[in-house]
Amino acid sequence: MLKADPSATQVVSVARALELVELVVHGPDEGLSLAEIARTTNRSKSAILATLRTLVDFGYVRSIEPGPKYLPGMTLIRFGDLTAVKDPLGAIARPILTELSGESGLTIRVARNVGGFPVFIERVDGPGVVRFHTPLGARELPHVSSAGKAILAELSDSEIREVARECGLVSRTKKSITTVSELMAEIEKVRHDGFAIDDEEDVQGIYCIGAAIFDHFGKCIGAISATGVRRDLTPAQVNRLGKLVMKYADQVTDQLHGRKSVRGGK
Amino acid sequence: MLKADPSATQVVSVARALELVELVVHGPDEGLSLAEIARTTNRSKSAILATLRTLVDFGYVRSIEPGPKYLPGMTLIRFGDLTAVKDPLGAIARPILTELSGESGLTIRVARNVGGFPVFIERVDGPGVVRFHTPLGARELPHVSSAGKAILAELSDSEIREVARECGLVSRTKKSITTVSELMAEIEKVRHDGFAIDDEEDVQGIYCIGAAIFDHFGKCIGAISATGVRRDLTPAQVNRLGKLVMKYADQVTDQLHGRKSVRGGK
DNA sequence: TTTATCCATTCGGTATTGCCGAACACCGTT
DNA sequence: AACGGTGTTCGGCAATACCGAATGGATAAA
Repeated sequence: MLKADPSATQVVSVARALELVELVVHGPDEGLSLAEIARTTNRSKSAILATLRTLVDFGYVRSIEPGPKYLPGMTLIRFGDLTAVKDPLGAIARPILTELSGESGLTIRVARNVGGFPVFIERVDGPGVVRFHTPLGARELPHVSSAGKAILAELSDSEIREVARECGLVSRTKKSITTVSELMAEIEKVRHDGFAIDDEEDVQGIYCIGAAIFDHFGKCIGAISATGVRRDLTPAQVNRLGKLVMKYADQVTDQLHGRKSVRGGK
Repeated sequence: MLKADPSATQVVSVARALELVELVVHGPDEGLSLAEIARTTNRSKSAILATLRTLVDFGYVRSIEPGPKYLPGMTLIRFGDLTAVKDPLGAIARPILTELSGESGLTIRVARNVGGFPVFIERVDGPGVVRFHTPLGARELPHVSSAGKAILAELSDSEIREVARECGLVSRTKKSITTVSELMAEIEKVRHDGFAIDDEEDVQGIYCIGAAIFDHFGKCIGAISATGVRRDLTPAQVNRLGKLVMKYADQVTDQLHGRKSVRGGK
């Protein structure tokens, strides 16, 4: 299945430039100076300066005087937004996420199924004061996220084992699932309930509830998930919220002219 | 003020790579093929392939089989989100935008003041069914947007003329302001009211209402704007909405420990 | 004041490397 | 079977990205 060596970067200078972007994006809020960047990358200041100038030209990086210090640029916001808007799943899901967020008061996200891993592409924050990091665009761990479990539940058991092997079932909190047998039991529960739960398995104090989304082939193309703080949650609400999230996930599936899969269960 | 020639790109191969990203981002939803990209850029397929491989490695572009076709990648979403989240203005504004969106039912955005031009960095969609393009990260026209007018109103008259000269006061609809004298009269009204209106001046059928945000120096660092469809708007609502948007803008200013400027009016 | 140390920036020279074009394999259609 | 259209590989040349030294400025220490 794997075609060629995946990490065979071809254009070295472009790769180095993109590493700079990564550095700046993850850098401190005040920005990075040229010397700092040159030092951490072990490259000459002149080379870094030339690359930064190009990145600034294209808006990937912006420089602020005096200093100058370098910060992430507006083009990143622009292209990120364009990418999310162009995605048909995101376009369909957005108003539905807004509605679910309003009804539940929680932060709602929609993830795309990328090889069994959830990648969140869109988010609608709830009206609450509490905020937490719910990043977009990153490949999340499938076994400690509700969206991940919802997606896994639609795979065959052998595929689940493959994904589990790939991510290593690393532990994130005391409650994280770390063995295949535990995972299989959990998935069986998800298949029965129709929705998945992450009960502080990724981040302490945070829970998520997720449900799968399907295309017109009945293939699971992603999931919706709702995120909240654990202390606000009573056991009675779990089932209510689960049904609610499932209802809205089904709405997305409908809008995509999709249909829920009759699970093969190979 | 302008330091050096702005469009002096330094690293050609990086620039070419970023042009590729731009091409893919603005490309069709089904994606672009290698041959198509090579044709439209007048470059060899081999060079394009090498660059695309690098971009795919870093997630700026993703390739889907069969074809393969090339589409915008998840890293764009990830970095765009990170950039917006890191921005202190965006971080402060987000929950307030959510609240205002809930109270008004409109789409709310917050823009940063970039040299007199508004650049929107964050958006919260309203619960309505109607959707429209409210892009993020792009430098918008100041004279046909409410956020732009709200920002302009905090500049000196000579600075406004400078910005007007820079953007050329291009017309977008029949109602667009196209002369400096019209603009000055409009700005004077904004200064009196405390909020700005875009009444179908940018897009037919769409109106916006905006109000400025200040830092602790009293400098205008951006603006909030609410967007809706014109037909839903009664004249009585304009004033009510204006006051509402202004109230929430002031909340953002407060959270930033800012204070409204005593306008110099040079 | 002088000295020192950091910084960003400019500029040539060198060798790294990105690019082209030809050739290939692989479909579909004609 | 021959064609036009893909995506892909590879070798060789020239473009060019890189480094390092040198400059000027800014700030801090002596």
